[in-house]
Amino acid sequence: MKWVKVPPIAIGRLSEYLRALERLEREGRKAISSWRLAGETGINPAHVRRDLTYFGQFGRPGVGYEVSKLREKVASILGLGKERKMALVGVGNLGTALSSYKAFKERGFRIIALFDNDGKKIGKRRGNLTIQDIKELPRVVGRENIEIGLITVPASSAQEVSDALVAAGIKAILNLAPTRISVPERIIVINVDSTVALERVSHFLSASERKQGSHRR
Amino acid sequence: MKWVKVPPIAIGRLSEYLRALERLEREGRKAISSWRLAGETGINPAHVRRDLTYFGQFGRPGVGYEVSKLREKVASILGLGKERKMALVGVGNLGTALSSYKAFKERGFRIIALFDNDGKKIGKRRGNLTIQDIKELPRVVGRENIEIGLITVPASSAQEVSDALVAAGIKAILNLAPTRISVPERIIVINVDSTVALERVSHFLSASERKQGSHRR
DNA sequence: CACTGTGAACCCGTTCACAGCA
DNA sequence: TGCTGTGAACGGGTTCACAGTG
Repeated sequence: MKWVKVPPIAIGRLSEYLRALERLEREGRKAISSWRLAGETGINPAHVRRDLTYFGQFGRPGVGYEVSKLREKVASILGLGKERKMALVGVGNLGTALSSYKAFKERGFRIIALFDNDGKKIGKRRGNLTIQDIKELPRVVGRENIEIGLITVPASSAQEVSDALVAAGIKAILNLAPTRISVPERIIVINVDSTVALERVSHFLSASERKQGSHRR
Repeated sequence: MKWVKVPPIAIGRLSEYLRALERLEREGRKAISSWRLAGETGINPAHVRRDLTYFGQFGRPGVGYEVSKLREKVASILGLGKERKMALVGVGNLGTALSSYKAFKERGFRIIALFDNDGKKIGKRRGNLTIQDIKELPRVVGRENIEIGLITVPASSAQEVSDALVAAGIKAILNLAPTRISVPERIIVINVDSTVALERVSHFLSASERKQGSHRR
């Protein structure tokens, strides 16, 4: 395998391939061409091939890719081979929603601890977990070897929570608060920001209003 | 103003500038340089200036940008001048979370109708809204002039819901289901996919494991 | 023959560096 | 002088086009 740099955006596309491959496998398909996989995902065929070759050579000229083998390969590139333990901080509506999110469990992402700083919530249960005092975070993260922190607190306390997670020894953060956080270089942070997303929607809406519906595009 | 094409990613950065500007304004700051705004947002100063000039010339050489004027400008580019009506489909945990999401209200995004197809939920209330049968969607969207649809149903029914929203005359969709949807060209779709985000985290985690913590990055 | 893997061209977003202005 | 606005260089991601292969 040659060493070429992988464009970070390619990782997101792998997730799309994975979903398509899972669907195809369920439908009983054995082999698939880059061409067809492109059709499934709306990504250009050359792009599909390029993305896959960043990580090795999985296809056979004249045949295509073996669905189940490729699915496994992609899953492994995405690090889905092993379970990951996660801690969720901020058990509001969003936190509660995520704590029971099926799509996470199916992928091996397990939320094993819930934290909040609201005395009224501490001790209450969500599913089969008990909400703990945020002060317990260092202890629990250490004891349970939790790797990923989910931030679902308001923007105003996101940085503080992030600092606590980092201090507790977490390796990666999925930040769902509508603000950016700063962390040391070694920490992996991915932001999921529905407010920014909605502002994007809003911009394109008003841009299309500005041209008065004259064009189609 | 000259006509240069705006890179779509720039829109997301405008949201970041807006937040920084709101904060600065609260702190009573009057003027700000691209340099300092860059510091606030972690974006390169030349980048900040470039992004802003896509939409006009807002700064004064030797002085910088007037905070409150620029904030207004950016908000207007993001189409935040007027209220937007939204309908939410899928009142599970995530839907419930979003239906009371402060960050949306503050920006003028108003969820004014909730829909579900679960007979047990229909008629129940969330905040001051009553959950309606999804069959009512065309009527309500038409009557209330709803522009944006929020999809918070499971992946398996996202496409169906999307089709219904489009048929009802919605203009844009914020899709929070963990799957892509296909829509006619004229419809604006933005995806917020925490599963893909988590897989990204997972990938970078296992990539950093592979190099055994030998480098610091 | 059908399809992969990839060099090379292309395109677009980013950043530099500086002319020009208050 | 201090900063913006922008031409131009750069760099990285995308796509083309085809040589190579089972």
